[in-house]
Amino acid sequence: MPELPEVETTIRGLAPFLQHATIKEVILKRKNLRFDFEKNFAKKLEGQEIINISRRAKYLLFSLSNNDTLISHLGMSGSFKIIKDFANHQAKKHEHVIFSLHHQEYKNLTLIYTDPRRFGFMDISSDISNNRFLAKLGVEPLSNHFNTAYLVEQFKGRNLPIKTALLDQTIIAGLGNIYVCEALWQARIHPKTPIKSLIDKNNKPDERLEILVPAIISILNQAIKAGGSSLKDFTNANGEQGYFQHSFDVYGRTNQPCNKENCSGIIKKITQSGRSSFYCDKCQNKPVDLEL
DNA sequence: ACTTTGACCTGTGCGC
DNA sequence: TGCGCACAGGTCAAAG
Repeated sequence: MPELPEVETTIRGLAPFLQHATIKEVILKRKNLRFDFEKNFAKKLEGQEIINISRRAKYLLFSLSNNDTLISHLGMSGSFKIIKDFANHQAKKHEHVIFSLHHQEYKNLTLIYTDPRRFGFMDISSDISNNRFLAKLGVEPLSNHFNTAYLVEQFKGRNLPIKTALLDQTIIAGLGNIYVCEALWQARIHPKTPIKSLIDKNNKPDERLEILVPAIISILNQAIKAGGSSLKDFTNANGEQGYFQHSFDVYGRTNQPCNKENCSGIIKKITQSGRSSFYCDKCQNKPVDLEL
């Protein structure tokens, strides 16, 4: 479910409750999510103060007072919620991890991790730069390391459809299916376009790549902004985190008209490397020399 | 080394 | 209404 903006929104929502809270007890309702929890998972966390929480790609990072980091990925369906009155909390299905916290201002808080599909996972690392999940991630799209020169560097000598390349977390860390579809639509690039056709012989980026980079940045920033405004109730009774339902320009809009001004195209849906791609059959130029 | 495919799970919504 | 099937916003590991 969550892509970079949803994870960023989660971090911002949790931060006021978790920063400087102490983990009193961790209860695992099952032995695994996507992977088994490591031995002594709960013990390693109990007694630690959460110094800071931050995001890397789609991972949440909880920095602890002993310099360990609790790393959490939400998979497709994971979410966190904060409960202020756990005594009266009705346990729901798929609540897999319960963190009992003490917070100076809010006193007793409970952080609950819910994940129906259990594609999420958690890991504790003493050295995040060498962590198996984090070490090979590519650039943050909202950092200034992300630019067309970087993409050229990454793309040259390889051949993938642009859609696949943008989903590759070792190239750009944090993009997911929705925002990739949206960004390609904005830049008018067909999702099947081979990346080598976006770079010329002299390693000069095609002008569509020059459009794509700012498109990605602005889409992510808009989504974070929208998420922030839907975040008011992080601790409400249902505790549900309420991922904002944007209206997207292409994602999920099969057979509907293209939203680009003066475009009479229709949104099509295709499958690429097992995932759905949505694109406008008119304004997202069909790659030359490619059977579609 | 690069690219593709399969696997991991449950819930939901659609057609019949 | 019930059933079966396709599909869902992710990523790792194994196979090509």
